[in-house]
Amino acid sequence: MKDKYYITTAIAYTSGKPHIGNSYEIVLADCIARFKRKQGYEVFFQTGTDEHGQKIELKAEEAGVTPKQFVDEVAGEIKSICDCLNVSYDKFIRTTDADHEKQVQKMFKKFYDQGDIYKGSYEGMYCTPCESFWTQAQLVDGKCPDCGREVKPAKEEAYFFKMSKYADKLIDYINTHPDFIQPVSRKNEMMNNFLLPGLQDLCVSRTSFKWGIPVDFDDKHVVYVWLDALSNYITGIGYDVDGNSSDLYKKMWPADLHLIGKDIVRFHTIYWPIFLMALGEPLPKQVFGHPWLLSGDGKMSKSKGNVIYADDLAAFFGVDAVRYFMIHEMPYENDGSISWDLMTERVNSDLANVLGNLVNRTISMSNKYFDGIVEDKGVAEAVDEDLKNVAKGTYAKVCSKMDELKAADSITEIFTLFKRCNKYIDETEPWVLAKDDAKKDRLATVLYNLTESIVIGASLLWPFLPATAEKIVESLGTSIRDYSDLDKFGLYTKTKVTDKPEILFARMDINDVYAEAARIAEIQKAQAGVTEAEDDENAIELKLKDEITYDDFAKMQFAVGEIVKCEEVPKSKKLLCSQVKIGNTTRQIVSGIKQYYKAEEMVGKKVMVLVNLKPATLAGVVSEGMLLCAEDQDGNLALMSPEKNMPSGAEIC
RNA sequence: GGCGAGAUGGCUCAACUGGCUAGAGCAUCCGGUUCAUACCCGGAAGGUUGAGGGUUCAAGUCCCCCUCUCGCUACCA
Repeated sequence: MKDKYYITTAIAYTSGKPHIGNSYEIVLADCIARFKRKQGYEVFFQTGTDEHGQKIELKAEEAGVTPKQFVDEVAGEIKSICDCLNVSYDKFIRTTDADHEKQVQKMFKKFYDQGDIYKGSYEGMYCTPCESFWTQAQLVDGKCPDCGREVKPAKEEAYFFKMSKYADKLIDYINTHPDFIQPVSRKNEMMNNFLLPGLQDLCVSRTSFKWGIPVDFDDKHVVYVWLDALSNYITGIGYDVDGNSSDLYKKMWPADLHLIGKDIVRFHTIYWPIFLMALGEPLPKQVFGHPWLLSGDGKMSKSKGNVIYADDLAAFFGVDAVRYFMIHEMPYENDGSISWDLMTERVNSDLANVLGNLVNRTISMSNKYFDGIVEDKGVAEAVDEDLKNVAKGTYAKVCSKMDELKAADSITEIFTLFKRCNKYIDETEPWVLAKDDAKKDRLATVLYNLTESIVIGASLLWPFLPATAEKIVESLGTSIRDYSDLDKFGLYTKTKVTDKPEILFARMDINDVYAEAARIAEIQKAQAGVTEAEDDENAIELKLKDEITYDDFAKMQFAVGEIVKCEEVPKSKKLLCSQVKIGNTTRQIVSGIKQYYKAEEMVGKKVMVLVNLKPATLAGVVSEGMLLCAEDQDGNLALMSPEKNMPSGAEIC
């Protein structure tokens, strides 16, 4: 009986169209899934969308549609990118699916009933600036263990999951399963930063918005993101809390691989395993936090016009060229980079020159010398042996690389075979053989060996570039070979190849590429212009806090301050310490703005200061107030200055 | 600040527990070839392996220190 293999990707948040960095994961997962299927595994490949949350609720409101209408639209867009990239998922789950929602509610109830989830009812233990709840035991001298400040009553009633209860068990699991977290550097981060210092309880419900799965026994609350989103991996294959799980679930769980981005490793290797422990279900075998594919020329942004979308690239270069690039360029542990130059280089050098030209010249020779009939006449020579050995040995090499999830190395192995084929042509010189009638049979064997090698290579290539692989074998009059036969040579039977070989990958002129990049940049910039005027996916959504009274406001006192001196705070990455003249006094204020302002350029600025804030000590330095800044989505900061020149000490009211 | 990773030819990366003239791809230059998408094949050049010190018969590989980069985390009044 065949082994099963259950692979998942993270589910995409339905707040907007994902760029190429987010499409990498799904393509890598697809390559692995396709490869495993060819190896004979019974594969189940799940992806999907994460559709709840306040952000979506707000966006829908802005768009004047219901949240459901909004996510239907975006989920459709995400699904179409998957389909465009030829992703062979077995299930596309949406967290708004009724069966998912039902099971999440049941999980929540089960956790509550067994005491893993408790209602946050403690007063005076919420640290507002840290946005963290603390238990009595965690407090240090009755204060926030993080910042040492006073903790206050919780503003929002919420349910919490007792993570600490399972922490030891999880630490033990991670230590006894060295392959669980990949790459291993992530394991150290999780251990050192979260598990060993003591795991904090996780907030698993919200009352501040409605667009979520309702807690069925307390309808003020909706289930907060992680419990909802993570459980898709089991609800999608038919898990049932009450023990009536599907056959698919019984067969497929635990997952063999959760493929995720490195930013959410923490949730998949700490919270998710603990939820599973609480359910009494086995833990996934492996979580791989892959690196990012980043734009070569800085951070992608629409206003710069350098956001790269998979479908734009696919429309210009072709789907398989994009898949090839993503897989080839992505290293295992560090971020990879993508640019139009790099993309062009890969297409021309590897796909057009090495692969495309190889197939083309081989088919052309078969047509020219044998009217397209490829047949082994049995005239072997010593020079054939090396080609045959490489062809027969490639499968094993690719297997071992794929087992380590090193898709880039796998595809390189396959191209080593294609390069060997090109060399074989040079070694055997078919055009010379063709001039001598006595060598006709030898020529036939040479072309047979080439064709056979290409069939093997194309079969191996199929998981990565499915459409291209199929085109190749089809043009050779055959089909993708069984993987159990990939270590054999000589299975190709006498066949007629296509009359006219198709150009698999056209060489790209770099100037045409630049023109296309410029065209797309213009479109994006134009869209970004609209974005600012109206509301679009790039618009910042302000999360509204609780309403305050005028009295609340009046408690705060703001004034214009002039920075007379500023220096970096030693031992701190982000802090600048400024001496700020406010009227006839000067006070010291520490601010976390080092990344955006140099100490020298601070001097002389007039800024808005919150003056009656209780002094605090930061990194050992006393701070007596706060410089006010505007902050955008990416964390960029800008100091607030009076729009006309005003004297320092002028009150802002 | 805490923990961790890394710094190798123009570019992207290799080199298991220290061991033969530090490898490969791309780019460059030279040569060969013509079946093919001006392609393919071969060859060459290019590195005092971030700086310095140490251990050893032998170090990119181990130890110390320095510089820089990066990840996670804390802090960001």
